[in-house]
Amino acid sequence: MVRAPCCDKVGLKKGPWTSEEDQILISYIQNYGHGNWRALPKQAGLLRCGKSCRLRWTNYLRPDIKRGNFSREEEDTIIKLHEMLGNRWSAIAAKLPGRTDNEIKNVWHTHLKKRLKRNQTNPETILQSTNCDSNAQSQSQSSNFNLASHQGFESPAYTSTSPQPSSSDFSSATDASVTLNMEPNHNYMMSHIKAEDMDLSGTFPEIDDISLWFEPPLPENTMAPFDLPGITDESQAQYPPFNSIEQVEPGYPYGSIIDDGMEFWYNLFIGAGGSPELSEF
DNA sequence: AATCAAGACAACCGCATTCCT
DNA sequence: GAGGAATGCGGTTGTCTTGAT
Repeated sequence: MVRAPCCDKVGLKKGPWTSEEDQILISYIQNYGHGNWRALPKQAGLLRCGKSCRLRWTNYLRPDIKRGNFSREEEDTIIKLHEMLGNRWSAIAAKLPGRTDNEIKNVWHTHLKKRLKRNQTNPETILQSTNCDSNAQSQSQSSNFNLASHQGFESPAYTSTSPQPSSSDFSSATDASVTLNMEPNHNYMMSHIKAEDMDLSGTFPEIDDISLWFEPPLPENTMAPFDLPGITDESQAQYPPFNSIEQVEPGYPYGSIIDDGMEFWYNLFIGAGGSPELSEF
């Protein structure tokens, strides 16, 4: 099948938008909406392709966009979400009201990657201000956790649509969202999990309600009495000595493991009836 | 003051997915 | 169900700004 070009590019303008173009686009959308992006520029009198108009609107002109620098809390939220979701910028943006996927992606590449790298190379500098920092440390360090070499871990199982990652992929955490699935014999397998499969809607705190993620760590290897819906006592007994488990959403708890003094978090997939089960994503 | 490099961010491109007929 | 259009998404690039020399 031959893909038609997204728009007739002959005579269409590219590059930065002018304030005049912005005004035209804003006033048109305010008056008529944006039902059809492809037809919009022609009807609005813009020499742009619909795709460009949509991007300009969604990333810059939308009235609900929050401009300005990211707060420390927002940055920590992005780090945490990236840990869980990988490079699913739109999913991350959905949890940060007023921020766009493009903006978050840029912040990640320009600020947060460096911050994590800095934290990894100089861990003493991390625990200076808040619990957020301490959590960011554990999150960033968990990116370098070598699961394959960890006792009891087997090689990751990937779907046919998921590219087999190189060893560096485990340390880059660019697609770090993994599920730690349990078998009764304590062989653990990871598999990729798609954000949409997790149905994360409404599961994350607002920016000002972030304490869930940044509680102080529990004492090392304390097996708490996990009172989690969907997990039976029997299945709990099959778990490794998680430091703690937190229920973000029914059926999708997160467990932390203390390893060599560092804390690592994993998604725990719980099957029907409360039994851990292997699954292909 | 001029030049260069690096950083930051807006915008583009192409593929994937969804929608519609 | 097939084909094509529309839209969404993530990676990448281009451009502008800022700081160092």
